[in-house]
Amino acid sequence: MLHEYKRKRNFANKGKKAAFPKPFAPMLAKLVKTPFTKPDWIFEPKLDGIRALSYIQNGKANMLSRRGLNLNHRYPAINQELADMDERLILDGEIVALDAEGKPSFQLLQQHDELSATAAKKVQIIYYVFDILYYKDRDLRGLSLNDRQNVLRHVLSSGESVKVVESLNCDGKQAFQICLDKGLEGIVAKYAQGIYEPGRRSENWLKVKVTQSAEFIICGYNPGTGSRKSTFGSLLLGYYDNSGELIYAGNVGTGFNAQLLAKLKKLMKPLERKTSPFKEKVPNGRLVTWLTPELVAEIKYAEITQDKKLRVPVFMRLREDIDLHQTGPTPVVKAVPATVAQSIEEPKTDELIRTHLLDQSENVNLLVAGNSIKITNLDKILWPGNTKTGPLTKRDYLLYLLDMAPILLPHLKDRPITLIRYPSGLSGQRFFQKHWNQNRPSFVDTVEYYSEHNDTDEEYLICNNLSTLLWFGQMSSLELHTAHSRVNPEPDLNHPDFIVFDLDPYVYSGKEAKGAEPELNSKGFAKVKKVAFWLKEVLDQIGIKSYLKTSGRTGLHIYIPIVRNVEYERIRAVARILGEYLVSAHGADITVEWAVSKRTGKIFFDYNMNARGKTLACPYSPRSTAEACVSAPIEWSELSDIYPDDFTITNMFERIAEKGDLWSDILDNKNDLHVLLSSKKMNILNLVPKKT
DNA sequence: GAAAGAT
DNA sequence: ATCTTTCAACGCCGA
DNA sequence: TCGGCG
Ligand SMILES: [Mn+2]
Ligand SMILES: [Mn+2]
Repeated sequence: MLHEYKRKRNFANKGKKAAFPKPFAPMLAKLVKTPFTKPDWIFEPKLDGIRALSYIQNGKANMLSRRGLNLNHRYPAINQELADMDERLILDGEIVALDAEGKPSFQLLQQHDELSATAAKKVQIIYYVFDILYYKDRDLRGLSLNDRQNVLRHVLSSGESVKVVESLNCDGKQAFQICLDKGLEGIVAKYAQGIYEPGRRSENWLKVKVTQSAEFIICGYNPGTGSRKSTFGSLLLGYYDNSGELIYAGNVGTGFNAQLLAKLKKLMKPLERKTSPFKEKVPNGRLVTWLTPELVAEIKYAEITQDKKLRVPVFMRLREDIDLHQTGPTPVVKAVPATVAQSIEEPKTDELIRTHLLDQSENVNLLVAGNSIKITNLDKILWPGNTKTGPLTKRDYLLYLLDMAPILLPHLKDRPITLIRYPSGLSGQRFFQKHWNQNRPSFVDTVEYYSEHNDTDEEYLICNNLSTLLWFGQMSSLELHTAHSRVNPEPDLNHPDFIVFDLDPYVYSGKEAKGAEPELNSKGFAKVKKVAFWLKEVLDQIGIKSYLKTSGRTGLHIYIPIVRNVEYERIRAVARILGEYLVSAHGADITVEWAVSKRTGKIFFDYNMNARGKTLACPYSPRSTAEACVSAPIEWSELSDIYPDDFTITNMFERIAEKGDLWSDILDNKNDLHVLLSSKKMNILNLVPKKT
């Protein structure tokens, strides 16, 4: 709908008085990797359709695509509405088809183009206008975007098929998050003071895409098999580089439905030829049916590989509005403009993540520190919980991780990690995971070291940031087990930060299936408390400060922080001597026996976890118990009064809010084992009877 | 749960 | 597009 | 060296 623009003083006479311009190319946006926030920038949703400039005068409208294709007849309703404005105008916008949910869908737009006039009426096609470049007798291209948008909003209001794009009224990161959630292609950031630069890919317009896509030329196809035997298996893609040479960009074999396969086959038939259009030799070119390079397709892809091929390409659609020489991968601007570096606030991004996790949708894309993390099945039940908590879902778990991250991450930092994954929840299959040899998200740190097991170097996962932590949560890693040594700082992974004691009750409840591990029971836990106090007694005598936590399952973990000047083997030997000493004093209640059958009724004093590559549930890790108990740091003075299921993912955060992290200073209170071993204080251990 | 393969 | 399949640790103990 | 073990 058109309005008379009355506030002449400010804007209407601001543009340059000029004759109605000849058609020009639209201003284009450069691609950047990460969303940003910066004053003086405006953020709009990136709409996925056909870009169109509309030239309106004398009661007629001319809609032209990027390539200059006339779109008037394809979109008659829009054309009519523009013509009815009966004003001299040039508008810039995107023609979009909306699906049932009101989401732009280029697939729908494409289908619409092929439908009969009557059938086409059922699809909602909208022209979203985001810029005005000429009004009455003025050329507005020299005005700032701010001024142009002021004119646009006064002149146009949204009608039936022509609507004005609303800027996203928030910062760039929020805008990007909103687009992720709504399934939009991305955002366009526009500098408010920038002029309109026809035909230029300007720094003043920056697009941030969820995934990248670009146009490529179909240059041949490989034969298909099975259901694809009658059409084709994959398409060979190419593009023209700056010197005009046709470059091979790899093959695309997914993204087609039966209808599209048939249509492409038909379109390709008349273009078939004997010779390759490429100058370069294409690998496995024997079976290829070559084509004269004429068909342009939009291809979505993850990235461009070193050898300039598309990685994970997916066919999106044919693009007849793109010129053959406008093809090829979209160059990515290395960084956002320098001024953006002074970006103001990094405000409450945690709060933003929280709101998205609390959103009722089952799947979301979280934006965490500039990383997009795909989260699925938020309502999947991971732990059955109890009558008080109800079932605990992935949503609950991710919220726990988000809340606990400031406390949890320092305990994970630089430590190789073992994930215990339960993709189908606690009752499903379980497996351990230390590596991720597929394509790893860029935010995940790893360390490479020699694995005796595989007799080669392997890459091990490390959790050094919130993105990684939430990614682990997404993958239903119900337990997080960390190594006792760190990658950083010096010296290395062979020198642990702790001597660890893993106390496991082998006191059976009687309800276990035969051969099963003992379940949590009060007798067993009472006994493990007793043993822990005996151990503390010895450590106190030597003058060693120790840290205590529940394992979260049935036992207790006791850690002695040490200066990193002793290797695992020595540590293990010391731990063993302590264990054997305790057995000599309390043989009825403590055992170091390896055979399970010999442990019955006793506490297994497991010194053997002191080894590189061995991991234990980290502080605050949930465990595979019905109620999602967590490994909870406790004060020695609390031990008499607690039980493992006092601490779960539903209440740990409250406890932290009250007591803080009882283990936060564990790395600041180290014992020097060298000094201790040479002091008389260790004499107590000489009481250990020598084994024969 | 993710990626690759089959139809 | 949808379904199916495969894969996802490791070091020490003691016989 | 290999199955048991956590
Ligand atoms: Mn244990
Ligand atoms: Mn154990």
